[in-house]
Amino acid sequence: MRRSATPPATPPTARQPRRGHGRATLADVAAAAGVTAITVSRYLREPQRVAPATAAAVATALHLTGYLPNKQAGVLASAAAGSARMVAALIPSIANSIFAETVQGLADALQGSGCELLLAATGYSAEREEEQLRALLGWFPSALVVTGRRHTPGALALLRQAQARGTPVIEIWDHHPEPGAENFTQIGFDHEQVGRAMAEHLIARGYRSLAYVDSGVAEDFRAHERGDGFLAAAKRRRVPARRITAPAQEAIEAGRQAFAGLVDTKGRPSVRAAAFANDHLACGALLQARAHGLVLPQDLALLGFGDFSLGRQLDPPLSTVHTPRFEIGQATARALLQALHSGQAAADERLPWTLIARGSS
Amino acid sequence: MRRSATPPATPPTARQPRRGHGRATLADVAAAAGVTAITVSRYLREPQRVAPATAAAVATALHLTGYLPNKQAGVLASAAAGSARMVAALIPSIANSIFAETVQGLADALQGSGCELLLAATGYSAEREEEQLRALLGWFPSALVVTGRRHTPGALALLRQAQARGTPVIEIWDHHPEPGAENFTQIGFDHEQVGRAMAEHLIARGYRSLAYVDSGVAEDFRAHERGDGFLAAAKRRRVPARRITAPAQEAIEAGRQAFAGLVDTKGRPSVRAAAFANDHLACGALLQARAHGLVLPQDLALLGFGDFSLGRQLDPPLSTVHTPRFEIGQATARALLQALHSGQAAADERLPWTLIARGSS
DNA sequence: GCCCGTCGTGTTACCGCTAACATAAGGGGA
DNA sequence: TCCCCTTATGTTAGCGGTAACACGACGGGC
Repeated sequence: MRRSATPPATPPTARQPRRGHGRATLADVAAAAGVTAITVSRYLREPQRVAPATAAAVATALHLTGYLPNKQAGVLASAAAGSARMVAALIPSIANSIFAETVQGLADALQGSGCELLLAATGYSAEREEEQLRALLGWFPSALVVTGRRHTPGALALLRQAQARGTPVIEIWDHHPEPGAENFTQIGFDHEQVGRAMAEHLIARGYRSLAYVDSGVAEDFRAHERGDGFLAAAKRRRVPARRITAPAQEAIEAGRQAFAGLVDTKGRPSVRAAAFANDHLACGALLQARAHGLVLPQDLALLGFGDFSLGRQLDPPLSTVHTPRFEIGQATARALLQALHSGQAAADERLPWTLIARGSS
Repeated sequence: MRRSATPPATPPTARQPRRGHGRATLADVAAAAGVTAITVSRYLREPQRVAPATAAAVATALHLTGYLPNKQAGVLASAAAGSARMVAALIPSIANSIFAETVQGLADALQGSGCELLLAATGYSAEREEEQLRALLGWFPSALVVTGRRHTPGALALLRQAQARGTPVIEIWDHHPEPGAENFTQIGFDHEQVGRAMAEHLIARGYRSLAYVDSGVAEDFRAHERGDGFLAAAKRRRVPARRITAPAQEAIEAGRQAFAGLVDTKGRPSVRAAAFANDHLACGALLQARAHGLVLPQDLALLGFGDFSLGRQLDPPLSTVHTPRFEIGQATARALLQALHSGQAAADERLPWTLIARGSS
């Protein structure tokens, strides 16, 4: 091909082409395979729709160029909601083993589905939840997982909007649908009911003076709700019960300190049995009780919540409530994959918990 | 404006316009504010570059429309690497409290920087790491965090490519640069050194016959390296030492079973002291030892690793190695934000650990 | 031989946003 | 008064992919 006599010479207003990320694009693969981009795109999404010979060429080209699809572009191009294949999850704390196991369940069950997990921790703050939610929504996640059913009005509006657009929204760890209102999908259990069961258990064992040691984390609504249930059940049975709140600090130590609230000035138990917002608190109290020479459960019965491995190893082993923490994550993943697939809202799930009576109650 | 006499009437080949997600876009906001999209975009990124009056109008319009930026589009448009403001992290297990705390540190320190966290668990499998890495790279994360320095050749190639394109890559939990090769940034500590210190500690206490109880997870390379260091130090001091491997199951139970490897057929200790790959194993062995009537540390000294809360509560409290697990996450976040900001590679960091001698050694 | 349907591939436009350049309006300094 | 520079905003093109439609080649029924 002969060059033009007057070389076109970059026009005076030649724009600087924007350089990409330096990674192979569909166009690069297409060029290597001698086809156009759309064919490669088709090969990747619906291989049966390209001719075998072409498919082979494309496959070679893909391998040759080391192509990795740009999901940002993919999501942008397919405007349909849910195409992002990314799940955003908001939990109070990652370090809290309870939620860590839930996230593990979620990640495990998501693995292989082509969904990635976008994770953020709120530190038990509703304001931070809203803030993080806003940030996460920028990625157009195909599903939203939030912890609990208490949200700021702003967060609630965002969640409702997302749901209205067809993004599944799942509230985990809680199962407490409000009768009148429209609820999001909830996967978890009823904490008030657990609280009631804890009281019933202690009453059934013959303890006639109770206490609930609540979490020092003011925003741990689920712990408070268990307390509500506990006190309500005690009241119905006409058994005296009171609520005390643990100090806000490292939980085992907080439990040690909370023990002081269960004894009188002479160090004698002022209640016959105590239930705790979590096993860490209960363990702290158990250790402190033993250090004060109390015999458990004769002098004082203790009942934890969560079934952490620690409690099983103490003497006496801690009675507690086993929670489906891993299962919540798994069920959530299943439910939202189902919802994404079917286009229908995910169904509520009430998961079972069990009260495990060990030596301390 | 007068309408044309012959109304254009949608041409015969009128295409169906693709509908968006149903969320307000920059164009919507711009229309509401009486400006164009680019002005709104500028207002959001460089507010001082738009006139005060315009800024006010845009602010109102933003509020009115409830605009949330589409980050996918933003990343796509600004081709520069690192613009994604999304960090991809790969850890062996989220449920393992060690890594959970690291992720918490990472998330905490990332919070407020405008970076989101994309998390995936590999289940200690290098193959799954590569697979997940491939998936995560599709999102063009602005930084990559991986655990440890062992990767499949494929994963290694991907990481190198990413780094070559200017994406910071940080290996966490390990600090063991290979002299010859080019390394990624490492933030962690030297596990062989910890193993040596564990042996030195036991030898200094006068124990002259040692064992290292290795993790039952075959891919827990860091635990194996601590074992290597342990045995090497013992050899140099001419103290007999052997390595045994715990069964692959729930760690406390595995520790209980591993105890059998530390005693002879009559139940008498066959070594004077044992170090463990982690505190869970050590706790299991401690409980089993006590159940067999051994007095610790006189009959048998035990040394854990990780400083889990459980160990502190046992009798005797478990000697262990405290690791900077939260700090690794924090330091990683700091380092990669710095790297993203400065454009230079992140610096290695060797974080301190401490051997805590409690009652069991 | 003609028509129509299917198959395989290409063309065009667009997702929502931003880089680069263009342009209009004002504001001094000579 | 002219010019140039700054400031505020707009225009154009493109990031990398995909939806919708177009089109040519082939094949079979009549």
